[in-house]
Amino acid sequence: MSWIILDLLRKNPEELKEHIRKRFLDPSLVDKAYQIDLEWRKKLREVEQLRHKHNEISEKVGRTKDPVERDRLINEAREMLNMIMEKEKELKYLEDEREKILLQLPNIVHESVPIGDESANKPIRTWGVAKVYKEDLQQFFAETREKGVEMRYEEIDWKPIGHADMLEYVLKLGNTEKAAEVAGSRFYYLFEDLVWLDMALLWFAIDKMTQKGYILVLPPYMLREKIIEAVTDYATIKDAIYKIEGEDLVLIGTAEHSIAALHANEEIDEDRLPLKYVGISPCFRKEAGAGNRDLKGIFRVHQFHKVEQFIFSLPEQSWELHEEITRNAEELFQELGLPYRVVNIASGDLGAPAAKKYDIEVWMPAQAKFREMVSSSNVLDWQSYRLKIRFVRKRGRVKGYVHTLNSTAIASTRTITAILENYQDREGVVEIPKVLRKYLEPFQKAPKDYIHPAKKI
RNA sequence: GCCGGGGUGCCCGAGCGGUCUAAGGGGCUGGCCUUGAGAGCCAGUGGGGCCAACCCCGCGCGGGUUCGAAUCCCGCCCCCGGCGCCA
Repeated sequence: MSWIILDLLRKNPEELKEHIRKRFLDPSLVDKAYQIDLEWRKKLREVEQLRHKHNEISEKVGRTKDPVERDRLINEAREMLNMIMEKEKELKYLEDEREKILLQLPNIVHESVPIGDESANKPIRTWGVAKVYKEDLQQFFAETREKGVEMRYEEIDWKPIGHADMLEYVLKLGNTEKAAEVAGSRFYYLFEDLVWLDMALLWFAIDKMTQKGYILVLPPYMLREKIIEAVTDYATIKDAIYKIEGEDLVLIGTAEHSIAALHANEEIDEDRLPLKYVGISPCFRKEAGAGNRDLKGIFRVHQFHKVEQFIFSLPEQSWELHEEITRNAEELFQELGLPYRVVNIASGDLGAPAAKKYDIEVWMPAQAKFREMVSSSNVLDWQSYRLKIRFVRKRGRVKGYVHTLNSTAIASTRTITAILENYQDREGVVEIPKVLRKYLEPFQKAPKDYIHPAKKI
């Protein structure tokens, strides 16, 4: 019953350092953690011995009838109390320091993760036929062939219009300028067909995932700050989280966090695992670290809808399940007909919670780039240790921390940008992926086959 | 938001200042028994000190009073009932 990182810290700190180095973080953190854990254990033993003696005296008081002897014992106990209090103060300090340092440690890095910064991100497979404008072929090859993976493509002799211009000026179904005026940049108004599309994408993902047996959940959109701290790292908190003024609540950046918290402080019998959930929620993100990237359009925004996969599993299941949730997401994009590559994210580009992460990146013909649509991570016991989520084995009632995994199924606005760029023709008409049709069919005013450019007035 | 009741181990439930610091039951796990199942019997079943012995901590969370707190006091969170307010 122990946390992978703490176990490694005590048994093999050098190996733990290797994991930190792979992320290009300072491995001296491990030395600090090791040292303070050692001191803490030593101090704990001291305090416990003193408390033991004190308990013995207190118990004797209860049994002693003679008032003189009784007073003597009470005084003795009282004196000990001062010493204990002092030692406890030292212990508390060490405990806090230890906790602070342990919680700073990022997850270990799986051996299959490429080592390096983001330039080492490794495409591992592709699907579909990318539409590549003739002048963008070099860029396309640089992102496929030259990174060791082949992808089919169709050369086109016209340059598609970028998604931002599509929605704002061609289709005229988005207004980010007005949204910026009243809410700020990275907000948007979407209208009509794009709203239907947003909804249809969510229904599509929910429909597919529930058919695979995932439990549908609509989680809290706000959480206590303590919970957020447990499920993610400082960088994410700082750059991504909106706080509610005057309340101990923050808006979620992803349903991942709410669903992770669903079993906080619980023990789960092993035969209930894996527990597979598919959640739907809005996501609120500050994008504070994004700088000027993707300021136009709706690729990187402060709010969007997302259908999320989340699994609680036994340790021995998690790597297989990581492949499963990645394949699930791939299936969705295959059915949507959006050409993509799967990228094994390099050690230096991993978030602290993830031991391994795949991104699914769709080819965007107007930008001549692959852009992230899905992020699929195996978090091992990094979150469950903090949230105290354990499994119980029948045999011997052995306990351990569950593993958690998460992956996007569909993020609405990003997927819309991918459809706008991949499904437009020369005239600016956007075809709606066939698979979405059944989710639009029930509604009279919803578009069924195409979204047309706004009529010129 | 106000008033009242309440939060005990995987679950139910007793204990309401000290005679093991959690009785008793259920469930679960292991063992014995049995051809097998069942019943029965025995043991284990909160966290930590790397393990054992042993010890410390633990009765929603955090403080306090006391030689000693599940038990008394304060603050917070949550649940139930009633009243109020409201999309």
